[in-house]
Amino acid sequence: MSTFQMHAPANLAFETTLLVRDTCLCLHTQRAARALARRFDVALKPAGITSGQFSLLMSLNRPKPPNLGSVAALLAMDRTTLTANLKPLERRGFVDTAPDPTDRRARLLRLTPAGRAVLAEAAPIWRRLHAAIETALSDPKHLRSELNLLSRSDGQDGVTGYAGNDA
Amino acid sequence: MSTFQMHAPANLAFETTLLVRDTCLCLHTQRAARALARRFDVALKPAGITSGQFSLLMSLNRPKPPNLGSVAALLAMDRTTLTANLKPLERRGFVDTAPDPTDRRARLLRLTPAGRAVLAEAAPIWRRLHAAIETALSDPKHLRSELNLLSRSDGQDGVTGYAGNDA
DNA sequence: ACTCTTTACGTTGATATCAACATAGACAAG
DNA sequence: CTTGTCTATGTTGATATCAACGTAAAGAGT
Repeated sequence: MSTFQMHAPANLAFETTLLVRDTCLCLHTQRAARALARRFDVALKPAGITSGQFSLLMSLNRPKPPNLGSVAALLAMDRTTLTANLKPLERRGFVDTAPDPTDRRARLLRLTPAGRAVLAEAAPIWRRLHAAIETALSDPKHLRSELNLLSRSDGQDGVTGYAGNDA
Repeated sequence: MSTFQMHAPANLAFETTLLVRDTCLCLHTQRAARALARRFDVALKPAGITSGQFSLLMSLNRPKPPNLGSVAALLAMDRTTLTANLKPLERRGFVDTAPDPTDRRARLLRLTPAGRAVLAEAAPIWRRLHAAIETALSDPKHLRSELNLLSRSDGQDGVTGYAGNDA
């Protein structure tokens, strides 16, 4: 079979494959992200939320309710992804949305008391697991700073304003 | 939040929120993974594959066809996720599966010539983008070794039974 | 040969992720 | 006020992700 060959076989040097497998930051980061998400998912199961939901709820725990776009930027996540992620949290009564009175296009996201309660339940779980993970690393701070560089490497940014005090 | 707290059950210290946002490795890794995936997705679009498909096809470019489970382990990915990811690649004729003659449970995954061709087309794109990303980092090698630690940290936790409280 | 356990994989249901497209409000220039 | 542009969000379709459950084959012990 395979008598049909239009041009020279575009065969890839096997060394390239090994190079990609050993060095590709996209692959390595995805892999670590999957493993970490799974690990937090399991740990947070008693609290009834996933790792992603934990991060999202945490990012909404601020004095002033943010709009959807700014949260998406903070999480380096597509806006439409955030819309989808909010649905189960709204359905379960952890998050509450209201149109911004000063801009009717915007949708402000607020934690409900139930949302704060589930966060309070999850926080000690996070604390313990995160401490365990950090002890396995040689330099967590350096790792975080490199990951932050990658998150911002989009060129698309404006994420650095963490919003402790409202502006 | 001091004088009156009527039915607010368990409120979370705001410092905890800031701690999570600033230090959580799960959040930071997810964020970097999303940003990197998007960046590679855009770059690889001319080749017609996504970043995840690139990594998967690369991992199949070996002399001996691996079975599904070993590839899932290599990518730190659930087996069912890999099954799903293979579907579009099989449909487009990039990957070919055959039962293992020595173990009828196993399914061996092979790159087709078309799959190798698309990889050969994508490789230079990867090379350019990856080099650009690495120059923005202070220590890519160290970053990779830390990410590998996180990828392998699967398994023994014992974090589930926690009865403490704080906040 | 016959169970029991483990291993390899699939299917289903829920959620996550993003690009492409669409809608509506804000805003500026004329 | 009208037109055009920008901004914030939503909708749809495709893919990605995993847990829970189910099937089939391999292997161990009797």
